[in-house]
Amino acid sequence: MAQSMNITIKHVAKHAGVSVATASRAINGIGRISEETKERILKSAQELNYVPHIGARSLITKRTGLIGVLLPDLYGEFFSEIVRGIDGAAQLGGYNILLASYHNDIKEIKTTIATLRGRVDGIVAMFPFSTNDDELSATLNAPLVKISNQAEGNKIPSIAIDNFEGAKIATSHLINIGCKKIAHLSGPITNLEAVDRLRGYNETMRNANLEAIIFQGDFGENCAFKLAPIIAKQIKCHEIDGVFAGNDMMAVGLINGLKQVGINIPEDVAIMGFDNIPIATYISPSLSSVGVDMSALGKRAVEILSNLMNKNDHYGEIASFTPIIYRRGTTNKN
Amino acid sequence: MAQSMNITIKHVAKHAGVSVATASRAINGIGRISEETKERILKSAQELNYVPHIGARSLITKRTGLIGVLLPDLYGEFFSEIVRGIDGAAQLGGYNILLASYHNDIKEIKTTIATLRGRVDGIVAMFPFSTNDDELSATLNAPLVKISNQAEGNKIPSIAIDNFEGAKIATSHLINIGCKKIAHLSGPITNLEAVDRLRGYNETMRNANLEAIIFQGDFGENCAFKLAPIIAKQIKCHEIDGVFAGNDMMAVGLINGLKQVGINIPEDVAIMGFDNIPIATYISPSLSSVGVDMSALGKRAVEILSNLMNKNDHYGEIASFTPIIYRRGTTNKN
DNA sequence: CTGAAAGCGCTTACAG
DNA sequence: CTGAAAGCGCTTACAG
Repeated sequence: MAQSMNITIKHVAKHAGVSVATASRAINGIGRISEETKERILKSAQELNYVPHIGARSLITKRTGLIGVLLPDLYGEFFSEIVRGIDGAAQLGGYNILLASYHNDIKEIKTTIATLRGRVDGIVAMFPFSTNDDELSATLNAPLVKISNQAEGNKIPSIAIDNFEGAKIATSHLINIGCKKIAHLSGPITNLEAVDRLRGYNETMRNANLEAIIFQGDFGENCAFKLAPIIAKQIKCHEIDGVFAGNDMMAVGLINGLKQVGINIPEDVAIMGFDNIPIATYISPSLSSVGVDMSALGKRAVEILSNLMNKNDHYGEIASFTPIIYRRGTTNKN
Repeated sequence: MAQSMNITIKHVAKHAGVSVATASRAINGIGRISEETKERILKSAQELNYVPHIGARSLITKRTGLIGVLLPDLYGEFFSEIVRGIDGAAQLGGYNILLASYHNDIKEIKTTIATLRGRVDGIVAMFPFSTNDDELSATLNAPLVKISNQAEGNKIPSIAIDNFEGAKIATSHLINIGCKKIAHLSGPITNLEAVDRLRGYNETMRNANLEAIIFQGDFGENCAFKLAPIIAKQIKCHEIDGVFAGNDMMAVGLINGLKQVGINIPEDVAIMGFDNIPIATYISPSLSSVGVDMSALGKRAVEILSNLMNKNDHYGEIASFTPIIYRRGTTNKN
């Protein structure tokens, strides 16, 4: 310890026998400066263990070098993948990441944003529900890229998972392997993603002249587990031969529940999930799912943000990621 | 957009008809100030959408309000749990989190630390290998708490998983359920955690007068999967009736490998993992494991760091977290 | 190629 | 309770 928190550029300049201005030029590698003075200054800086005061610097440069990342929660694989993608891209651009979460509590959003204000050059924020873009823009003082799925009416550059398309892919897959009576276990209706997935399911079923069978879930493993006996009964009556679960967690709960009451998967019923979480490959039978590369999505968000911060004016741009299908045991019917 | 990045405290002061000093006092809620002036100033600030310049502020206060979090990687559940714990505790203390990873590349550590220097008030860093504490202290200019398992010779406050104790718990559990021939699938010998777990296994076996059987692994799922046929052969010859895998990923690979060659778990062999990753509950049979609450660990790290930053001098303190056992299907012998 | 000086936006003794 | 002024550590025109 006993660190040299108080070594300033002045000390370095004096130690190297130059002016502060010259020291600054050497340290930043900017402007004309003779190679030998530069080296002498850099050596002094190192000897004194000089650490630039980022705050003072940002006062002049008007940059913080930080990208804010605002997430609903810091829980689980999903989040860590996004952060990993954001971090990779940010690092390339010379940025560090300021991480903040509003703990799934809409009321916390405002205060959390407040802690970011003035600290960052730009923000990547994820809102899995409808937001008031005008208000957001007014509150924020930095360029913002949303990770959302509010496709229409976006006034803020957004990057979204195409849940509608993903649901169509998932449902179509069940149809393609021969299912005729496909149920959907939907997420909460307040969740935009859940709604889009439901829409994709409905449209695909309608186009195939199949009847929709919908169970209301909440994206939780538990709710699906509890619904399993009811669904099992219909499977036994041949009223259901396939289930598209609105997310993998519910699919997992459903699988465990169905197994308990003697349903064979995929022989009696085929199952598709959504999100492609890691558990999908470990559960038995392994779970077929659709999902996007969240790391790539995070990376793309930073790229759009970079354009924004450099005033390349991508205002209102919407990038969309279509999920990819992963076929596994739960739909392996032949 | 067209944000008011240029509204300063001067504008607020003028708008409210007071001096800059008074405006500052109102905004920070510090010092004597009449309630009505204060309210007028706050209203002006809001009207103008004033955002304090954090850099300028830190120039005076000598604080950044940021805690740096340096991790080996941003990949997976393990990491996200630590971050979640750190975030929760940091938020309570009024801190934000600056996240950085060195991508499992020891060579990157220096440059990553460099990006943190001067930006943060303190750092929580995780190094799953031996570090030179003197050098670390010299390089860094902020209080540091390590998440490590280098129990001895720590000059830096550290918080560690007690891998030795955890391994003893895991091995003892196998003994307690009746296993006599317990093999250990170890992690890489360059990894301190792997070594401690191996030591815990060895000591427990010795104390029980049982012979140690060690397979060298690398903490990867694949290596365990490949070793499965060899281990299976010994299981069939009754030379092995229990396996303590050095981590859950290897346990998972082993389980899958053993199932393929017709070994019944836990009837033919009982299996313990280490880490208690989420997959443990989803694999079939579910995996018994030992693990610590990483979120709690992250929280504790911030608490120690807070003491350090407030000069409460906990220099050299070492906190240790003993893993808890989770009994599941792979050791459910009766 | 180098230096003296202004100024970024803020807080904090110091006076009153 | 309020204000004038100094100063935090840095960068950047402006001169030379």
